[in-house]
Amino acid sequence: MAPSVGIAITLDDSRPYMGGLLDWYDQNARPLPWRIQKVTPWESLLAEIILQQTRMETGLPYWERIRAAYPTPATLAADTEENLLRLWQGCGYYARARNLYKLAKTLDGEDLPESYDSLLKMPGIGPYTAAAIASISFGQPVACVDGNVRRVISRLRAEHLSDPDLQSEANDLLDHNRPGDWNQAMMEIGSLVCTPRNPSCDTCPLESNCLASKSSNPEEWPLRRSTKQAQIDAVVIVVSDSNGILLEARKGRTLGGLWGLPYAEGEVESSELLASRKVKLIGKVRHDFTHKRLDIAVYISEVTENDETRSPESVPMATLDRKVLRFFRAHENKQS
DNA sequence: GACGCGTGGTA
DNA sequence: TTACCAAGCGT
Repeated sequence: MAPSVGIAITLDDSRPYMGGLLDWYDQNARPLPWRIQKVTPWESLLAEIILQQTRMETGLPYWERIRAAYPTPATLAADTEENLLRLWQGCGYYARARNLYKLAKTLDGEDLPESYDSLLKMPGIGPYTAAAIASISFGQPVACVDGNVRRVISRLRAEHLSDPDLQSEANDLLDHNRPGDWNQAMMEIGSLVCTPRNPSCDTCPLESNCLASKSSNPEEWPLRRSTKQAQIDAVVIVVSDSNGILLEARKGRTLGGLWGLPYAEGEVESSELLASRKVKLIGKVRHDFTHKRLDIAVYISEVTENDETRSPESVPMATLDRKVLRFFRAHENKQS
């Protein structure tokens, strides 16, 4: 039947048929805060960065706190990196916070840029985040490729695609009328239906044109990255008095910008640290990072004249250090 | 392109 | 317990 006179119907035949995904999204999108209320591009950026490699349930409270503390990039630029890290502590991947702070300083009072290319140049914003902000906040036709989209497209095609090929496929699929919603829909279907394990192919709106769903094992795609976790022996020293704990400012990539207990790993450095004062072993704590397993020998030592102790509540610390301190406190309580 | 970077949940 | 994984980025 011909369309009614005066109504223009646009069908983009160059785009592969992905019927029903936006309908599915309109029906099934989770009521996330930024879908219920209007948020600024800055608040949206905070969410994108916090949610990088971080679960929704973990990230949401951080987002609420950080957007409340820093409603604009200028408010963050006017504060210190350490105060941002205080709000970020426990969330992991602290380079995200350090880069976010750099970004706020770089903006120097200006608004976020709106184009993918300009966003991509900012500290801490890579291809995914640039596409997410450009499309969701500014309505630009750029496709997001995150872990979900990678999985969805790999399974649709039943292929192990390179990053450039994935981006290109995602661009071809993009709905140009609702690019932001389309990107969120692709991620949402990956998160809720096309899950890493036990995907719900029987309820998936894309099932009819998904090659993986017709195979014996849809989980075969995408290729997994091999994760070898090294085992590392480390040592920490707890020096405690009525004022608090002896803490040092961590430098470098690992936990940089946070405070922590005197720490060393590896044979040479560990023995150097232990030789620097009179110590007593009180036990061991295990802590896992993605790429290494730390077996941490916990030592205690008496306060000396030069030690400046402080309250561990007053400074940003990683979960690793808080875990060791909990162990120390439990040990103290057992003694008394 | 591969690797380093946190943390917590799940099978 | 182990292995895998989650809205990636920088080097």
